[in-house]
Amino acid sequence: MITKNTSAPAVDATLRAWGLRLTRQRRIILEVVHATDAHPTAAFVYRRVRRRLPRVSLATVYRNLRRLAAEGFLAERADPSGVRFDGNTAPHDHFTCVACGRIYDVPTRATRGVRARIAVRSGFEVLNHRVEFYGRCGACRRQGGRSPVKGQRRS
Amino acid sequence: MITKNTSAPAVDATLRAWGLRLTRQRRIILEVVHATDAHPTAAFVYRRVRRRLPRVSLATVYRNLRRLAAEGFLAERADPSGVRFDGNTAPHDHFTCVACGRIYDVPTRATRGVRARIAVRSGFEVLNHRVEFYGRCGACRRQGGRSPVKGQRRS
DNA sequence: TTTGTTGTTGATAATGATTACTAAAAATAC
DNA sequence: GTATTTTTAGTAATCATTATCAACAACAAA
Ligand SMILES: [Mn+2]
Ligand SMILES: [Mn+2]
Ligand SMILES: [Zn+2]
Ligand SMILES: [Zn+2]
Repeated sequence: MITKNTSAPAVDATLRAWGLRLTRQRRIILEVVHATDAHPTAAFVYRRVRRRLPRVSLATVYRNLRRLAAEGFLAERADPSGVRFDGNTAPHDHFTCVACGRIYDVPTRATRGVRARIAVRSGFEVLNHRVEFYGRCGACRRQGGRSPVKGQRRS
Repeated sequence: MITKNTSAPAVDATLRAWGLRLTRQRRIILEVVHATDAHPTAAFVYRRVRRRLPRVSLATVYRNLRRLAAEGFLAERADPSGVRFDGNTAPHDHFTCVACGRIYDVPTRATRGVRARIAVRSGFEVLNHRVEFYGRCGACRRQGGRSPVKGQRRS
């Protein structure tokens, strides 16, 4: 599934505003992450970027993913399957299928109010929160009752 | 902060029921995790266990943490700071202080109902869910307005 | 208790993911 | 254009975790 491609000029301007140079590799890395909703790993992004830049270095991919995440152009999340990147920087939750390993976006609407409810207790100042659901996606439920897979390949 | 020490005989019985032998190292590893609420890393557990078993191997600590987690004697969680273990196997959420890195338990009461709300949509069968809060704990708020630390040492 | 079987351990090598390093190349400023 | 500054590619190094395996310890049958 492909999401809308980020408009290059707009991204360029924002990158510049943050003092980031516009290198071919940086732009393509960002485009690759924005062009998928698969919550890709660094290795996945590397494979995709190499289609367009066969000589790109894995280190360059890591370097830029980390930096672009730090600057807010994409999101970085760690879960049991490792570190993944998300071009969708709007607030949303996730559903991970324990059978196929796919990670689906879930509108935050369902969990709105969670933060407010916790904020009042214990003197914690809550700046952010994350909700993760685990279960079986529609496709996997239809395909029969196989039990959850243990070793999920990281794509 | 120390939580109640697991009663050795009871644990012994349960371990046996699961076909796990009662080795000195296995029991002490479990005790160490149950004796702290710091959500320790494997390295932290290793250091603690060595106080009582100076010749224990790091591999033994990993092996048993993973197995004890798989059998349900403790919980394993992955987050941006890495893999951590939790002796508290009751359902509960977590608050991570972005200033000091400490992870606090949060009663699930505050987020009850979250799962039910999501279960109805998209054909997902929700088996489990996790809520993570991020912010500043009471201690860190008092200590002044330093901005969140980036590199948190893993204890 | 002795003995036999089988699971577990300690030591260390291997792996996989990520980061550090650095000379060369590219982007930007003048 | 030339000068200045960043970034890159390639690769070595690091870090967390897992695999391997001979020696050992737990358990149970005798
Ligand atoms: Mn997402
Ligand atoms: Mn906990
Ligand atoms: Zn699925
Ligand atoms: Zn704190």
